[in-house]
Amino acid sequence: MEPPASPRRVTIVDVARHAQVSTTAVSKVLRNAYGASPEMRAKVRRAIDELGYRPLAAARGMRGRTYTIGVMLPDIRNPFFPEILDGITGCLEDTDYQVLLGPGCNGEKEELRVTEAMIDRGMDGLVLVAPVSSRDRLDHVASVLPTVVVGRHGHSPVYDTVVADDVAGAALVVEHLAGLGHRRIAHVEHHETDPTRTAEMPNAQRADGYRRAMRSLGLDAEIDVVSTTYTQQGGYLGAKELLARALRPTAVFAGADIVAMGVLEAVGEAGLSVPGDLSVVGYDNTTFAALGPISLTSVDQAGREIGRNAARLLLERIADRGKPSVQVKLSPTLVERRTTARPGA
Amino acid sequence: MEPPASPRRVTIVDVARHAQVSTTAVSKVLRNAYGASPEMRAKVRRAIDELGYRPLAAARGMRGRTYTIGVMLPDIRNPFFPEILDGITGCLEDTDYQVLLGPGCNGEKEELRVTEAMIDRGMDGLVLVAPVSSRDRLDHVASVLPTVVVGRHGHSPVYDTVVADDVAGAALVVEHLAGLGHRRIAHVEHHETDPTRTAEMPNAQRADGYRRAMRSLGLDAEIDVVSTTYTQQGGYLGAKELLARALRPTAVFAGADIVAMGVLEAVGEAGLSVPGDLSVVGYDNTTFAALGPISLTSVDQAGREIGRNAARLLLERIADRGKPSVQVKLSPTLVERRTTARPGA
DNA sequence: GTGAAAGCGCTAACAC
DNA sequence: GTGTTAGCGCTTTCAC
Repeated sequence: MEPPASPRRVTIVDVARHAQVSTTAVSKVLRNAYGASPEMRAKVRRAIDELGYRPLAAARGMRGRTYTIGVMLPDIRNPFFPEILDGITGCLEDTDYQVLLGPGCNGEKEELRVTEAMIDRGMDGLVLVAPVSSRDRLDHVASVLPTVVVGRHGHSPVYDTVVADDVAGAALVVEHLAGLGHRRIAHVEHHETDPTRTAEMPNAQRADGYRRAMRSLGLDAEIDVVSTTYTQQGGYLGAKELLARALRPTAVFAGADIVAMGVLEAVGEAGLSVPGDLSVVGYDNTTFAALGPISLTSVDQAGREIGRNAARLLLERIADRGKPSVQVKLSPTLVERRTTARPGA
Repeated sequence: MEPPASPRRVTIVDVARHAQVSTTAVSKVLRNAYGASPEMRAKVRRAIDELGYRPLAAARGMRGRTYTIGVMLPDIRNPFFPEILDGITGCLEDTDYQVLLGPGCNGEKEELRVTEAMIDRGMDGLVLVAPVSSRDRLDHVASVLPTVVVGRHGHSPVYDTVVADDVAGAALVVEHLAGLGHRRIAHVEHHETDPTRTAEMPNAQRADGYRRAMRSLGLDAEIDVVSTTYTQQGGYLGAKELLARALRPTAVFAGADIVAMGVLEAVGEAGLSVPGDLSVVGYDNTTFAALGPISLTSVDQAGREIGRNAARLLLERIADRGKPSVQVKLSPTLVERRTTARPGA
């Protein structure tokens, strides 16, 4: 005989009866709220343990909070995002909050679905990582729920932001390469079509940072940008184009590690060697940049730190929805590996 | 002036009033339940659109379902899991169900926390991917909530399972290598310490499949297994050990792609070439196996198909909790790339 | 086919 | 400091 379907969940009423107190008392203990004596707390705690009681988030959510934080990651496949997530969960693990993630979103439509789903499920707050939705949409979400936006430049009075300084990151790359003696340093960028959003996206900031850094080193004439997408395929095609130039670049700054993978493939096919014939730099310092056979020089964005900040700001905003919005900008660092060297080395 | 905090959500009562019907009617339309005329449905639908109404999952959950499916992934960093997730969401996107993920779990304690959180949040069903919890715990979870376990061998009357045939996958690898002329084929395995769980885990099945395949090819004497962990570091150390043998193997079957990465690194350090001196095969056919500079021969588990099956079984179980449990076993395929060749080629 | 009304488990006023 | 009680937004009997 199977045990007859779930034998009714233990509720706050059971706990109250068992502890011989009111449900209010139990509720107060659960929320660490003011107005319960130490003896009462002890009694209630014991009853909770003895009965194995756990509060039902849905029921709590109907009056108060659900103690749930929603995190939206654009692409679970991008190995940079888990770092951010670790930072968030690490910051939250000693609280009563639980993190739940939306499944991969790769467009505005999916983002809409996921953010709505999270609002409908009574999340207490949201962390949106590199969202592509319009500013209006972000403002709307943030007006409904405490929200922190990660990895997107641009301010808003209703939500906080945490970003890495992409302009500085690009400058690190250019300076590193120039320091090795490179002059013909090309950049493979992700081309954004939407003009209103463009300036807020990291890829645009990286391209901008590249141009600025080249100029300030007096390399204006060597600026060479190929527009593709942040994919392996994009990097492959971009590199093909660069390698076909009459005067080949001696170094390539790929806007993302995955792009660098495509670049490396194209270089290999062309029978050239890295870093002998061409130095290659990526961005994000993802897991595979560190893989032995690849060993890619890359920019590290301190994802953990980004996540930690996002979680902290979110808790602060949940505590005080009216507080002025905060913008945090973190400095990236360069991780030198085996894909960069002196030109012709 | 800021707009005064959220101007109260539209509820079922508002919709009922606007459509001039009862709340019962609205509820029926929402759930596509029996007992509402076509005209009534139309009226209600229109009111819902006009008011921009969306049901609150928490409130629905108090009486009925939350229309939320929880998915637990052990490690978001493993690029194999997104495939499964895609299969799940793909199967569910035309339903009213929404998928939410637990954040990365890397141990029994975290799994406990996440599964409890999901139960407490009123999930309608759970998909547990490669859980490490005890059988008792899995049985308990499944007794509370419709559950499908993915990537773990072993049956249960209370939950359904979906697995790839790891024994067959290992055989594919051995046969491929033997077909190329290899005889000294070594295996780098992940060593499981818990004896009760061991047989259910994919790593054990792969090692077992390796041994069986070697034997059935008459290569009993060449069986050579190194025990480490499914990490890059594990692969690196395992390969070091293998390369130090008096009679080196000519091929290595790494139990996971990430292990193969470590093997490749060790081989490179030893000044040997792949596949010239050593053929290497991975498992999972992850994103980086396909990366140009790596191009790793690997076993593909058809993650999408696994996910699709899991979602289908879960929906069936939600519809009928009493139905007998089902075990689905899918056949993997081998993807040949550039890390395998004839010995000494 | 339709609607009134009773709860689901919890929190928050408000009495005591 | 403690308990009583009225809902939160929805689903679900059960009358009509």
